[in-house]
Amino acid sequence: MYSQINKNISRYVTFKPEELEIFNSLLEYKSVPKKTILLHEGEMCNFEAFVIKGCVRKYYIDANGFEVILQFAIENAWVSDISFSIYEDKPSRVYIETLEDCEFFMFSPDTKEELFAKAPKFERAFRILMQRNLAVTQERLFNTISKTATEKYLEFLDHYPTLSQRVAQHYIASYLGISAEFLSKIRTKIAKH
Amino acid sequence: MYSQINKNISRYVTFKPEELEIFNSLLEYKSVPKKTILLHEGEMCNFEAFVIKGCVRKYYIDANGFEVILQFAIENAWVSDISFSIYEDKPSRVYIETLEDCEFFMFSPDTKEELFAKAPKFERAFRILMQRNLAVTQERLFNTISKTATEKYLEFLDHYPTLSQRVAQHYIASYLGISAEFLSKIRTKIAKH
DNA sequence: CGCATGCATTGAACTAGGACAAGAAATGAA
DNA sequence: TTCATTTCTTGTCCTAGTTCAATGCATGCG
Repeated sequence: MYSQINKNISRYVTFKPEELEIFNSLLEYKSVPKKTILLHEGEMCNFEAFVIKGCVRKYYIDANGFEVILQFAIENAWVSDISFSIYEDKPSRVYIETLEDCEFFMFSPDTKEELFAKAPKFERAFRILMQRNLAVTQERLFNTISKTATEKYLEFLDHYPTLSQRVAQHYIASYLGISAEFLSKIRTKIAKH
Repeated sequence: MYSQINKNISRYVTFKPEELEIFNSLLEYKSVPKKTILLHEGEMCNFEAFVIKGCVRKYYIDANGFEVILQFAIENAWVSDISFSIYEDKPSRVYIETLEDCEFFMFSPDTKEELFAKAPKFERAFRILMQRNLAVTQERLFNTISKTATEKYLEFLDHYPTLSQRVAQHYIASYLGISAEFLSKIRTKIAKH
């Protein structure tokens, strides 16, 4: 049950069994059906979720009413609106929604503080997770500015090979920042290479 | 001398005077003339720099040979290629260059570890800095995807009012992800509102 | 089973922004 | 002060991607 998340959190920091026990005792398991919105715009995001199973999307709605997907999170990924809500005390501008039936381990800011108090080494692990998150976001910014839609799509396929089977095309278009119609045109052009 | 950086690091975590003394003793002061490249693509970024005075830009060169500016850092900002280089052990894809004569406090990864060992509370402060950095990058991604060039420019002026006086227009265009010519056209259109 | 709603595809007309070129203005070095 | 280099502006043409249909295709659901 805990092996996935323990492996994940131990990726850059090595923990003793008793530290992992403390960690595991603070996690809250949650099973959530598909199409459930875990976080609405305007709410405070009071969780960080580790995806044990399933797929979620994090998105916002722009000034013209368009959904823009910021992140897909599948097995072994973390999802939260940590950057805006927690510590900043600002309501979130994003939605987090399950796309499939999901299982999570959840963490509230309070239990996270409790964890840091009981086992300070986790502060470091979460800093490194944050850093990786930043690297991914920066990479995405890089791609968004510098690549054509076709390049972005090919890179997406390369980077998330399973996701294109699991989620609807128009979600992928939204993630890539292009219209669903244009993605369709790109796909037909690629198909007849 | 240290008041600026101490104020900055104390923004979200409160430190005792002796902790700040340890911190300050580990900082390396550096004065650098304008147009100096502090980090080249392909190098390991082995510093985090706090800008005491001056202005730097962080940029990469895309597949078509275009410079794209990721960040301007002015007084009281941190700059580094922390996300890619440090901990990931990958050579950097970015350049960091001074645009004005600059003064910095520098930090190597090793002295940072030393700091965390001597005063663990800094681990927390740096995690929160990282988090804010992530928030800014996410906001920038948000804007890049969802806003028109004019909107991005107006928001830039609003957000960095002094910067448009300090740096060349074509750098701002590069930061906004648009051509210098198009920025010029936007400016004339705005001028005759 | 049939129906409705959402999803993907295709085409035609449109637009934001880019590429290129050439001149004007500003900056800076000797 | 002069000359050179960089920066900014303006115009023309061009293209990647959008918008708005219309149509066929899957689905899930009573």
